[in-house]
Amino acid sequence: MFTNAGLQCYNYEIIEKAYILYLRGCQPREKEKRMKNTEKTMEKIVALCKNRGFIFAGSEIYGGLANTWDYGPIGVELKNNVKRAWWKKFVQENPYNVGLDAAILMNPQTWIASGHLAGFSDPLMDCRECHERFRADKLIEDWCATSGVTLDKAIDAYSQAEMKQFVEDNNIPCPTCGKHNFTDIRQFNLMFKTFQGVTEDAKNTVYLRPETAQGIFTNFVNVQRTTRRKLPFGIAQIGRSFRNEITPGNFIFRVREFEQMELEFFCQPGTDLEWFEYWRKFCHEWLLGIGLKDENLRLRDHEPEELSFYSKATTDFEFLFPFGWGELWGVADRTDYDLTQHQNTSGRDLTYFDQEKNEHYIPYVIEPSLGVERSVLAVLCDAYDEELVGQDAKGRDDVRVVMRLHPALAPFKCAILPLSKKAVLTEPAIKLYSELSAEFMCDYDDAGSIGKRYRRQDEIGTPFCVTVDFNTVGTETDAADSCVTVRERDSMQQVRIPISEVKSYIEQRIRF
RNA sequence: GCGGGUGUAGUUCAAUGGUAGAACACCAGCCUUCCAAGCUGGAUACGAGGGUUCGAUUCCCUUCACCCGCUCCA
Repeated sequence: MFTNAGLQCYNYEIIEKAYILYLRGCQPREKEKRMKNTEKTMEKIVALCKNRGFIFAGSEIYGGLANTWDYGPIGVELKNNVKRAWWKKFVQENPYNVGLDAAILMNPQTWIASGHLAGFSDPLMDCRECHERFRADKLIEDWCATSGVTLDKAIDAYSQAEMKQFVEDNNIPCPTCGKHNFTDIRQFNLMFKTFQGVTEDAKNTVYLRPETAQGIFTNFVNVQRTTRRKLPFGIAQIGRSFRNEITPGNFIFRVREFEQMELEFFCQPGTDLEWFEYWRKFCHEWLLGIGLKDENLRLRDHEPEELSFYSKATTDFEFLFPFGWGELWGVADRTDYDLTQHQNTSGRDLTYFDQEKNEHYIPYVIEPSLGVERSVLAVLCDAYDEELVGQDAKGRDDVRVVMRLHPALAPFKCAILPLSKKAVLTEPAIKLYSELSAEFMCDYDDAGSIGKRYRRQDEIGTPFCVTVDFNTVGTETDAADSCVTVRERDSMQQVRIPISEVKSYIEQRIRF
């Protein structure tokens, strides 16, 4: 935007920064006007979700609760369909994997072993001058890197007090404003605490799980023994997790209560990188399979310094949301870290006995972990489409909003629309509705013009509309043809087929 | 949590220190026989709490929610 020749003599960086600052300061409305031509915006998608019953703001009648969202009648269908699609691909059809549903509340020892109690909290300090917030450990590391100082021990080994002391002793300046005036370090634990039993004392503190993975690790031996699985095999789970994120946001992208679809895949050490590749490809296939466009997906390998301390390799699948690229899926090589930790903490033997090699060892783990809400959001964003159909008599744009959802994910597979409200049409229409809804989710709508009803169904992504008209039932002059018109969402094409064939016609077209 | 911004029907926008209007959407009726039609009627809003005032949606304070940043993550 700063390619104008007349501006060449200026420092573009400064100009661009100024413009960004200017945009930041803009009111949402003003900003929206500026971005008027953008087809897809979060505002539009959030509004449609609210309007049509996909997703509502949580606890709305009490003024809301930050970043909680409730799934409405069609939102829950979509969400269930996404989960079902994952389960089908990862459990039902996959020869290696089995399912599990572990409890949300776990013995607190679990979180000591996993490192969540100690490591899942960040030592944060604020600059009193410019109000920026920093992680104390990162602040020290960055300062050491630039000033050439080496620490006498790893930064992780520093206590909070030591870190604070180090910052004070070395008069480390704020990276943003250059001044030195920090608050004390405050610990933010990202786990939700609650109490098991009716009294609130420290002895019965339990935590809402911050990830589903640990329920899989603690059941590794149970599942292996009861299913008589040999390596490699995987345990899949869909369940809720809770994290007290400091900054949630972007609609349902980052929330404090969320669902994960996780697979822990156990394999022989040394074969882990092979399997890592395998699951990376597998996950990619699945994302394309549910209809996400490849151009909106990218894979990003973590740099060595970005990797978690337990991980050998991590790849993120990112999706291009209207607000930018965001992580959808993390595929991580967790090595034998988790099982080793649990073995050490619990004192139980968590090794696997390999008959061929005649030896015991702790398997390596590949973990593809996907957020349900994020997948749903990606599906919604990807499917949202606006078509300029024409203009009305007053010259205003006529925009057709279509959710181009994969038919298998669509909340309703079909809508039954009698052409008129007359009983002669509504009676057979209701009969058809009850027949079809025995097989899949159907909607029924007899209010308004047929075109309007098509538009309503387009907005919620219904792939097929079935219209019952006067030819179906016959008139005084024409005999009944016992056929209905099936209108397809994406092509807007219509076919006339016998009522008796509607069910199989639709069933064939709503599979993956 | 910190800094900045914003709160009026479902949505987009008005007006006002003294009964808050419109458009689209929604519901009902009439009319309509395949892609937002038309006519008639209807329901629905000043985020919440407190203060100033004879009287507050409007001014002040608090709170809640949302948006944009910072830190974190699936």
